[in-house]
Amino acid sequence: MTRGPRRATVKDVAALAGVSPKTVSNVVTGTVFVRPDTREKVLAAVEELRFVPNLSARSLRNGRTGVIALALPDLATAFSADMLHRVVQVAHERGMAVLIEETAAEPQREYDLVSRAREHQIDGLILNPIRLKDSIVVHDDQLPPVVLIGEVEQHKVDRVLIDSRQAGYEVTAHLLERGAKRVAVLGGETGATDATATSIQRLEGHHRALRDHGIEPDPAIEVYFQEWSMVGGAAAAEELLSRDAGFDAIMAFTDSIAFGAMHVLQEHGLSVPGDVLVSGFDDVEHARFMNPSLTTVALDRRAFAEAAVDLLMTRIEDRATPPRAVAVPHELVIRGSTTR
Amino acid sequence: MTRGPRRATVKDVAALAGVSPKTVSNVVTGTVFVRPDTREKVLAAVEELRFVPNLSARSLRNGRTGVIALALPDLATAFSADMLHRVVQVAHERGMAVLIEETAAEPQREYDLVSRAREHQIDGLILNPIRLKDSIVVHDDQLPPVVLIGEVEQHKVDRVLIDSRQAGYEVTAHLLERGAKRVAVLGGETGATDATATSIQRLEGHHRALRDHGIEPDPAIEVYFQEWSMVGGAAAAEELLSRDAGFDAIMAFTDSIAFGAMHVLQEHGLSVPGDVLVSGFDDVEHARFMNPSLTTVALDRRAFAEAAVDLLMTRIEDRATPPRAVAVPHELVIRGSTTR
DNA sequence: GCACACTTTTACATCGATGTAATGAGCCTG
DNA sequence: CAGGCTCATTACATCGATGTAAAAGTGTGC
Repeated sequence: MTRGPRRATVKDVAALAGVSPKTVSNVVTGTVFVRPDTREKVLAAVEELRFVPNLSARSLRNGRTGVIALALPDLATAFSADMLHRVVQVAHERGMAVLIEETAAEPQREYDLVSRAREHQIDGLILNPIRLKDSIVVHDDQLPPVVLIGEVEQHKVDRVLIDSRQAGYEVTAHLLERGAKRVAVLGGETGATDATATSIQRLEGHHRALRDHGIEPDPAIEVYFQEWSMVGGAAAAEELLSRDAGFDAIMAFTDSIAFGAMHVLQEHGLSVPGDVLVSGFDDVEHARFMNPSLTTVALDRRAFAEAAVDLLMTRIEDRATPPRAVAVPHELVIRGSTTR
Repeated sequence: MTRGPRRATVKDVAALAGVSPKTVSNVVTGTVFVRPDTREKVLAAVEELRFVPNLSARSLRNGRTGVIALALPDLATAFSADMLHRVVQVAHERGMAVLIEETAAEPQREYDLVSRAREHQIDGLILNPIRLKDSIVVHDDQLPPVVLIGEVEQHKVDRVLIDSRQAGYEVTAHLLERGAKRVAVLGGETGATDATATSIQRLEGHHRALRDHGIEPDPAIEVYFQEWSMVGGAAAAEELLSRDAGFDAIMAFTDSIAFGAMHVLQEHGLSVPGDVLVSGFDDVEHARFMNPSLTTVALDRRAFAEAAVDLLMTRIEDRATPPRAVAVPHELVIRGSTTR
């Protein structure tokens, strides 16, 4: 292995500037006042040697790495991509770097991350769980600073969420108001044993809205499945069509699912919104550009990312405060897929 | 600031197992043979104390962090998201963690990353540059291990690319074969002064194909712009329409651009592929699910990511070998947007 | 001109893991 | 059973930055 030239260290800078290593450190970190002329000398030496402090050494000393991890189920989905984009921006503004983890391939990984986050030498973790429940016994005193995003049945840790029941209610009410009589659901099913919290809550809101409009939920037009992607949505739509149970609207639990479903509907010669109304969740950028554009539930992503990062940073500062939950407001965005 | 309980260190494990710290280290890293019974004792102690080695300390000692950075222009685009997804997977398989950077907001950041990567304490950097040219004088001996992805006019560093001239040629030839007479270009323009290498190469291929078919390129139907996203593509399509120069096909330089353009065309009452043929580049997942589905240039993303990570890892091992360029094969995928 | 208070800088130890070189244990041979 | 030879294990120093406590320097007031 060939290495580049040896990096300059505080010692080298100190020697060149004619001061002690600690003074260099004081100048660089700025935590201690240094007389202006000394400071100048040091900065000149730093410049000349192109000195950059060694973060490993620094974090070994002070126990912080300045790195947070973001763990998402599937990085390739539009929702994840957008979330990532925001979180990275906010984190950088707060002087933190972001390390990426992907969990969908191995659900076990979520547990590993929470229970063994320390291995990765990160200050904290933002996790969008799909499997994580209260049932995981994580020794409280060993829990790394964690913020969960998305609806979660977990009350030991900080979390950022939207009111999924309410959102599910609003979407369904909207579809019914636009004339739908039989609203199919892609992503949630009555009695699905391994359903995620998100799925359960959206379905609850959906059911409540149906009943408020005098309609009894019909499990025959509810399809639960794990893979909330376009491919998954397409498969679920095929499944729904094959059940031949009749429906005039589809409430998809993510935009990606909706895209997959719309594609299948159109392949089968069904028109959206002519024959079937379709709605999504998340308001990813594509929703606006689809044909027809997709009615969906939007949330303030920037606010969401800020809440997540800020919760995490305060948690890193103080591991003792009780867990908090921040709800980010959502909004139904009505577009072409439910407008005829 | 409240901290959790102190982490166990090699020392603690050593004390519990009744051996020296170095032996614990030997067991954990597995680099030195340890007698089976000793090994057992140590592993038991590791288990009991839930010992996890401190990576900061380890990397301080051996100069490696096991972290590579991936810097992309805009994390929210489908192409970036997919690239990220693959790179993270491959990197994990190789035992590396991935740190994320986003560069579009501040082009200056690309230079910072290349010239000051050391600050971030990463072993290497995979960069998808938009601005980086040969002109940047980076002192060779200070260059961190870098792999550039995408077409780049940079010959001092490793890179992974596709043959963009050839791909541009193939797409144009396809559009012409499908009956197009006036192929508009979104993403490249003759004489654009700040054009990226990608843009220039795709445009060159396009021009060559036109001339091979006896058509002279017309700058009036070439639109160059910086933001290669759906929003950018939509704006470019509006610009193209407003020029009123006549066109019966659009060759977009990314799928996102194509999506934005298709949306605008359809808003203006133009049918794809009826009135206008449309093609993209990248074959992001949405291309398959659009209506109509999008003809585009696919590349083996997995192979692309593997090439990038592997180039980087060998570069980290040996900084002396001359720069290499790996070309990943591409393939024209013909779909609904050019099939009438 | 000197003592005292205060500011700036320094020497040293430390964070945790691991490479190096030396020590000790175990085995074989004569 | 002593001497030599492996092989496993250990003590110690080191990676680079920084907290601590002590030393050096500066300035003020009498």
